[in-house]
Amino acid sequence: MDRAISVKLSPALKASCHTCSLSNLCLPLAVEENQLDQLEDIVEQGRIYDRGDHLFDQDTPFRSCLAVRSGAVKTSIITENGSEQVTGFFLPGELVGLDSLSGERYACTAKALERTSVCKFPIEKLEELTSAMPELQHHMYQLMSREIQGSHQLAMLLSKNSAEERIAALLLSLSSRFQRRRMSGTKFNLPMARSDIANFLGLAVETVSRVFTRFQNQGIIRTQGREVELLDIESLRGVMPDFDRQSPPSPR
Amino acid sequence: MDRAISVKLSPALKASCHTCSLSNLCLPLAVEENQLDQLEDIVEQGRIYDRGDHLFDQDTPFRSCLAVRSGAVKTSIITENGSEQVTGFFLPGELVGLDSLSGERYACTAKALERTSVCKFPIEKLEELTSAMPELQHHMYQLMSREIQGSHQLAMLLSKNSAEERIAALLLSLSSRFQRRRMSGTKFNLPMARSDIANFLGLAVETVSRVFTRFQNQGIIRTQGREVELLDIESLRGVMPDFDRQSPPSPR
DNA sequence: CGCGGCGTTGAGCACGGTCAAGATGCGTGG
DNA sequence: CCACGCATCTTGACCGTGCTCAACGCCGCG
Repeated sequence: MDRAISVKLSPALKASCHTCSLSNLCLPLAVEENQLDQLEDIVEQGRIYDRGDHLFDQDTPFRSCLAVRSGAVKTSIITENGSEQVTGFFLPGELVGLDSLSGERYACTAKALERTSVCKFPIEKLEELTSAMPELQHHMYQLMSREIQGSHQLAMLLSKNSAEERIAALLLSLSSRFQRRRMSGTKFNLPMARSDIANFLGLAVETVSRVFTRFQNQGIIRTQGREVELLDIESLRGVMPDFDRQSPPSPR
Repeated sequence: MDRAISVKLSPALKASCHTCSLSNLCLPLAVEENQLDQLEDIVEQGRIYDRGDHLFDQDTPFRSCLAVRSGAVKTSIITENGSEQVTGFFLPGELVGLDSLSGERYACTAKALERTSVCKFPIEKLEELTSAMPELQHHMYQLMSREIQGSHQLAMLLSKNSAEERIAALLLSLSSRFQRRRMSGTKFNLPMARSDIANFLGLAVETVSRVFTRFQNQGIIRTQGREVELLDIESLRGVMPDFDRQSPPSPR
């Protein structure tokens, strides 16, 4: 089923970490050049997802962690009563699914926010490989640990900071993550809808909207739909009393 | 320095997982009987901490993960401007420090809420061992993944639920965790102060107090200082629209 | 052209934070 | 033993941020 779409897009199913431009962000980061083949051996090239497609669904059997190659992904958990909580946004090079390693089934649903391609790391093979390669195991621990930290930071944001501060923090986080990907850190397109931002930050959509226009009136940012330009990053930092000045190369 | 206090308490510095009553909750859970020696070999018996003592401090060199043997621990992160965010409470058998695996330094401060004893797992040795024992590695992935999930649940609680719902959720979580430890799930002592609860749940102390008395007036719980009795667990669940009916054997 | 998704703006209200004071409990020392 | 002081917890009164509800603008698409 994976091949259905990707036939003409990727004649070879095997991924090539060697030539991948994300190798300094993704798992290969932890692997020596001469061992990269072993990693490539277990990677499966995923298909292309259109905006709105599900990469996987909560409570379905957990098979693989996914690395975003291009595009953007949001993850969310859905409760019995149907309410949704967005738990993260993922950009190219970031690993999705680390929260599902504890069970047989995915702990969340992952949805493509725009046209997105991924690499798949089947979990059994990945565990085998990390057993054999201590550096890779170490890296996995690091990634998961950072995810915990990020989640704690989010909890702090939600419990301690105002609407303005939360949004400033998100903009700064996106900014630095885009920058690390050699894209502009001051002008970019938000991959997610206002409602996703609101949900993620524990706010109402209307509040997000209001804060955006307030920032715009203050000359801190300029927005036009999903296009954002950060005009005054220092002010934005000023809005956020405590935000890791240089957050580590972390996912979320 | 470890020995200073524990001399007469633990003549042997080496821990004995074989006889530990927590072996079905703690790391030994994942280890075959005949391999338990290898785990014991790397465990260090920690000292006894009094209420208020720090087990470790944020930004100090990261050495070990700690398993709580007895007592209770809270972890919190402190920002530059001095504000604190409690990130978790840990009961016997739970592993503290998983959020620090990504760096050279502890990502949070761990403080004993009451008289507490711990086992220490030096991180280098632990990583070596998990490389050699796939089941243990798997278990570590599980623990970390559950910590991520728990943190997401917390984020959801903070962003979507009212004060009453948050407190109900905490009480239910403590209840089930005490129960799993063969203690009463309906009558127990809160190891933490109201201010810790408030901080953890993103509320003001006054609000926590008010909700406690409101619950008491409704006959749902009975409290007297830190002593709590859950009189009507079903109502408590009713307060919480969506709370994992049976949450997995998870930390925090 | 009309419809639906998405974003913005406005008006009113409520939950929970803040400030302030009092109650309770506990450890320390006289 | 009580007296004192400090920390913790409770209760009350007030107020502000952000949620709710409602309407409207905008844009893409059938």
